[in-house]
Amino acid sequence: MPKAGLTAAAVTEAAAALVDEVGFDQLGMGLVAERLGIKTPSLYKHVNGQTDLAHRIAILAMNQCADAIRDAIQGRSGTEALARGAQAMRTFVKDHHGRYAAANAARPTGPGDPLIDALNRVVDSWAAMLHGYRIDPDQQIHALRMLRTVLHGYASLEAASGFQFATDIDDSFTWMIDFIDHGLQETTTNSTPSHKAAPGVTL
Amino acid sequence: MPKAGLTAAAVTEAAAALVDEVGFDQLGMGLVAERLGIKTPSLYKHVNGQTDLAHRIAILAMNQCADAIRDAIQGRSGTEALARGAQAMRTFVKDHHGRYAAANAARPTGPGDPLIDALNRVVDSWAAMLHGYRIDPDQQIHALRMLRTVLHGYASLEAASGFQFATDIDDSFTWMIDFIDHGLQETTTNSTPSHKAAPGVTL
DNA sequence: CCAAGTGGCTAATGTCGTTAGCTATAGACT
DNA sequence: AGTCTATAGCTAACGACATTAGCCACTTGG
Repeated sequence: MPKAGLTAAAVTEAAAALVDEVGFDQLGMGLVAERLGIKTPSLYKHVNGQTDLAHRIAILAMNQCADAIRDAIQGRSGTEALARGAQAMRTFVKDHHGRYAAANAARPTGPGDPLIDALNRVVDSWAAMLHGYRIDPDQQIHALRMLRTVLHGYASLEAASGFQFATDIDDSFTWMIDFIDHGLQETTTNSTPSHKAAPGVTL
Repeated sequence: MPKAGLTAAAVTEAAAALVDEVGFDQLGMGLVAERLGIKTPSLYKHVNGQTDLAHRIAILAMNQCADAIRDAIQGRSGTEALARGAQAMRTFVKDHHGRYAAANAARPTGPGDPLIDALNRVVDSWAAMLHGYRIDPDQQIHALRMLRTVLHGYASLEAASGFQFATDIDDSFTWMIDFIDHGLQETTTNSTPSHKAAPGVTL
């Protein structure tokens, strides 16, 4: 394949950087092309239109997010893993709200879509954060969904600058994670201690 | 004012019904006009463009959401208010995911924007759900933000059909609300019993 | 019955995503 | 080296859509 020029990955990263600056709703082929120093139609040699580009940004974002959490909880477990993983996800979203918005807007195109793998990687990261809490297997899925809900909810609100006038958002976040940590330790007082990771596909 | 025809409110409600069906991202002046039996440019006699229309949908949605919660928790308090209010919000979002998406996308245009009042009504509804839990005043803002985070997060995920293959979402939701209820009752074991509602403006 | 204001329409404009077709250059092959 | 082929990028053109300008008709108030 001659003509080094650009690649789909390079276009995607440029577009991701763009939406992190101007917001996902401002994504436009013209802006991306301008940033790459080429004309708009040339983008179509690398990407199948704006929808495809947004889809690629979403995959990139979810993989990066999963990486960030994985790195943050390396070797830790329980309370510490929860706190560090939650913070990692939060800072990732704060620094890359455009990517994250793209990921939220994206829908898998069908089975085999790499987006599904990326999403599952994130879910696995969350599941890993729940390791160390000896949660009743029947309740693991609920705990996982709660974790997802809380992390997504907070990130989403913060990305949309939903907490407008507040200065002590950090305090609220750590308070909330503490709250969940305490609750999860209570939950442990139940039945069998077998704690296996929740399967990625079940969400 | 002659010519009964249409009003801004009627256009807004038609558009809100539309986005609930086709999704907020599919909102277009053409579709709204078609639904009202008029041509596209005629909409501009009632609404200042698509942005304004989306903004009006957001205000409508937040007011309706606040109404739904208020009706659900009438006279209740504590655990019961939390459970009923949360369910009310959830079903509202499930039935009106388009409106809700519009509300999330909307940004207040400035001070005096009716959208701010509508948002504050919702926050007040959430604050009302926390009445009856004797929460340390210093922690009220954190608890309120957590509640907001959880409800928004869940609603947002469900609206975007984020919980794809799961059939037991209802169980997870009630489990989560139970989890929070228990945690809030623990939190009560602290200091002074004075519990005033959090002010609406502080978010 | 007349005057005025307003809702709706058609026509036109600008923006933006997308497609079609051309050109030049970078690598492959002899 | 010389030629052939594939392709990255470009210009031109199209289509969808939001928006604006200007016109007409009907409804209301006197």
